[in-house]
Amino acid sequence: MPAKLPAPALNYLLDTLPTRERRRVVATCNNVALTRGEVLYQSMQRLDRVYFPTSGFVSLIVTVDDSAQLEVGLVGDEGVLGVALALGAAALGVQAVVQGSGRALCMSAAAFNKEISLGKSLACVTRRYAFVQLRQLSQMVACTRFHVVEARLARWLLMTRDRAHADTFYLTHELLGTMLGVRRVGITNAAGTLQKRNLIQYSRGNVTILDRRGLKATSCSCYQADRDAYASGVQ
Amino acid sequence: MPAKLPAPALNYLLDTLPTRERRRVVATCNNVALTRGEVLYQSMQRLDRVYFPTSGFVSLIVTVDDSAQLEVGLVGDEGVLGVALALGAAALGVQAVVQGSGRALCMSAAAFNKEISLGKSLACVTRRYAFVQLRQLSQMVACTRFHVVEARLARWLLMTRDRAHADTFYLTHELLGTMLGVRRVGITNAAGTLQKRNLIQYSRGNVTILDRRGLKATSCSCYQADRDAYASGVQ
DNA sequence: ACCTGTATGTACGCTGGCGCGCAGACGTCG
DNA sequence: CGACGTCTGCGCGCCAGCGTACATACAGGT
Repeated sequence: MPAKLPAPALNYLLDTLPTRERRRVVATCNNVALTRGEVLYQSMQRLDRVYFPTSGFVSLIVTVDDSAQLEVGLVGDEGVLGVALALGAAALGVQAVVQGSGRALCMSAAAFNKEISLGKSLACVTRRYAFVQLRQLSQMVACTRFHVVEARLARWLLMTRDRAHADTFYLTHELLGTMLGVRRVGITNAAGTLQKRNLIQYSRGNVTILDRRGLKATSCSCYQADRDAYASGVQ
Repeated sequence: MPAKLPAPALNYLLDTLPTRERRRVVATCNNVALTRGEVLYQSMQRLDRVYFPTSGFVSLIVTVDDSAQLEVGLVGDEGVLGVALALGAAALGVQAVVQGSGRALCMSAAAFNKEISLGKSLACVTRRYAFVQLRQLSQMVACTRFHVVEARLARWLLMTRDRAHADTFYLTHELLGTMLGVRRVGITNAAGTLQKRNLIQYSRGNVTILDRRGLKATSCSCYQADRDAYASGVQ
């Protein structure tokens, strides 16, 4: 996710592959639609396919005690869904839900495994991305523990902006509450503050980021830490 | 971490390797001491070696805002320190601190990379373990967010017991506070409650688990979830 | 124009954990 | 034996976020 480059042609990870390999990989993919609300994987489902989003963004959500939910990862065209396969695991352990509609290149697990077993760039890139997720998760644990809702919300909006490649996207307070693991009211208050400060503007689920810099100043350091982790992990 | 097997001969991950490969790997290792308080890796340090603990246990700790600390992983003879290398990353991103003295088989990064590049069992096992850590981290995010200190403490004591292979170990409230990211007083209160209920007994840092079952009932479901993740990830 | 569903705003008491400060209890070592 | 350092216990006011409930506002369909 370099600072000011245009959106990658398809998917940032695929873009880093050598041309020949990228062609070969893309040829085995189906270009599919990702529709907001769609569940790509259930928590314990066997992974039968891998997604390289080219637009839109997908939340990874854990459920504990059969009710409490919380987002533990956000994947867009900078990442891939299904890294578990590249690590030799069969199931993901978390639910993947489309939060912002878009499209993805979808590859069957069989094709992916075959390609991975060649040990070429795709295997390498995917594993490096898996490690980025490890670092981001470590950060997330601390963030969730120590940072207040307002800062976490600001961070989340910035992360989403980066993946949506737009300053406006659809997200209700209710959904944001689930993402951050807080009550809807907690979001309403925090978002209200951000709006009063002219950092964002929203109405019935349509959020617009007005002042990216100001929002970043309000967010916790974890936003930058995440970007750094990505930058250092995926060249 | 099977329920009632004796401690593995050396390290559980190494034990799963085919004999020939295990011999070869072990031959390249140094048997080193892990001393409580020792820092195995600094957060951004380049990984120059990998540890397979054979006893003792090591905490992975993140620091945010230059002060707040929190444990995001606990590794004993069921795991390995330095999985990042198997994913193609150079630095860990978290600090590794020995919490319980013991020993480990230590391998140079060069030897480890060479062995990994052969693509044999070690590569496979290490990557599967990396995925287990991914799952455990996801769980940790939710646990840290939703569960009260008492349950998290109970969970932590059980996790430590499994790695120490003993019901008694040394851990002050202060240290436990850092592990769980709470004040020392928070631990004192929670531990006091557990002691009153005859689940544990402690004095000046020496903690003894008296009633493992009772403790498990008090702990959150995350303890079992972690074990399940390990069991399903490392055969 | 009305009705219904969804989205947002506000209020109120509660609780878990915080920051701080201090007091006792135990060990160790000079 | 005494002094000091470490570990544990407790009290106080404070605050972020919780659970719940209710009120408003806007959008789209009939």
